[in-house]
Amino acid sequence: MRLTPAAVLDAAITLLDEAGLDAFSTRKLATRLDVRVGALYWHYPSRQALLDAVAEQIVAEASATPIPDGDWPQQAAAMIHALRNAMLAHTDGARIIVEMDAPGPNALAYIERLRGLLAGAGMDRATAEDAADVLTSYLNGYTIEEQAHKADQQRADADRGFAFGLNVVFAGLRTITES
Amino acid sequence: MRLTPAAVLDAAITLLDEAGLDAFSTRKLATRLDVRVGALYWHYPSRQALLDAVAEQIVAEASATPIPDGDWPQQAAAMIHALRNAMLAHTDGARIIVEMDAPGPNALAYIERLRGLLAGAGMDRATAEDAADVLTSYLNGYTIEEQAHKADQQRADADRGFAFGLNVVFAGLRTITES
DNA sequence: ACCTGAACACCGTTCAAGT
DNA sequence: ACCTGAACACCGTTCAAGT
Repeated sequence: MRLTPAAVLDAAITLLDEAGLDAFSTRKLATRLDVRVGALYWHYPSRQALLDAVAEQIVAEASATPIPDGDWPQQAAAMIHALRNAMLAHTDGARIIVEMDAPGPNALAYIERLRGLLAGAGMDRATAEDAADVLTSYLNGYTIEEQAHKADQQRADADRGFAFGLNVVFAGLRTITES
Repeated sequence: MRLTPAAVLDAAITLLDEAGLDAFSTRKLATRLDVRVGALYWHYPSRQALLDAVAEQIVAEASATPIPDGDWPQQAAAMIHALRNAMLAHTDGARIIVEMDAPGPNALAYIERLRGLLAGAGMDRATAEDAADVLTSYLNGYTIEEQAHKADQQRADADRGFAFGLNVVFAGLRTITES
């Protein structure tokens, strides 16, 4: 079978899910695809470009989750939870997102949508950008930590702790929009 | 000169600051110390153990910053800013902290102190732990992102954005203690 | 006790040459 | 256009042997 960028990406995600980011290598990936390492470089310019494509895929999964009707904190929370779930669906998903080199169209659309939601709540453009950063920074920081020490705690505990913190952040953001 | 754990650690921090985490290798470190690679393994069991020691050192720098008198949000903010400054003082400092394998005594003392501060604000033990997680998750997420895309924005912009978010988190935490 | 020498089992990336 | 073969310049870690 002929190699395609999509086939390489699919195999990369499978390998990543099984082995984790640190054990992910272009050589292991080539072996799985029954191809020599160099062949990968025809389809992707580097290991990091491949990982960036994986990050885009993860954001795509998050963006596929519909955002229900509701007020802006509910909708923003739904967006954050959707991205969190997509990250958790993949080994080291949070690190793959954060260590992304250049954000692709999916990542840009996601962040723009989140900013738009916050601007709709009455924040000016600059404040909406800062507020979106608070939400994604908290999401990334919490989830990287969680995935780094996976065996330590149950998923339910982590979900509760994350939801607590997200509520704290929204409570803080409300004090801004209500002033 | 005889090699000591402290000398290895010092050289590791210097190399890390100059080259960054991804370019940090035990072999480059050995070359700098004018020693064969294997010699390092007499003093540290692995590359990661060495990085953990660096993380401990960074936390030590943070803990050396005195916490001024004030109410609990001021004191907690001082602790967070101290750790942030220590991270920013080293290339990829945030990643080194977050990718730490096992927290050492400095890291444990730092987190315990932060939790104590929050418990002193009237939170029960479990809530204080969750609240400390919100603060450190936000700090880690924001600072990893900032250090990953260093050239993109000025330090002053990043500081302002970080302070904005930290205020948001504290505003959220206050709504809890005041209920 | 501490370090060297040398190996083992890997890496990412490049590129002429083949098809 | 796409892939192989083969190399280049690296990695982390181990361990017998030296001092």
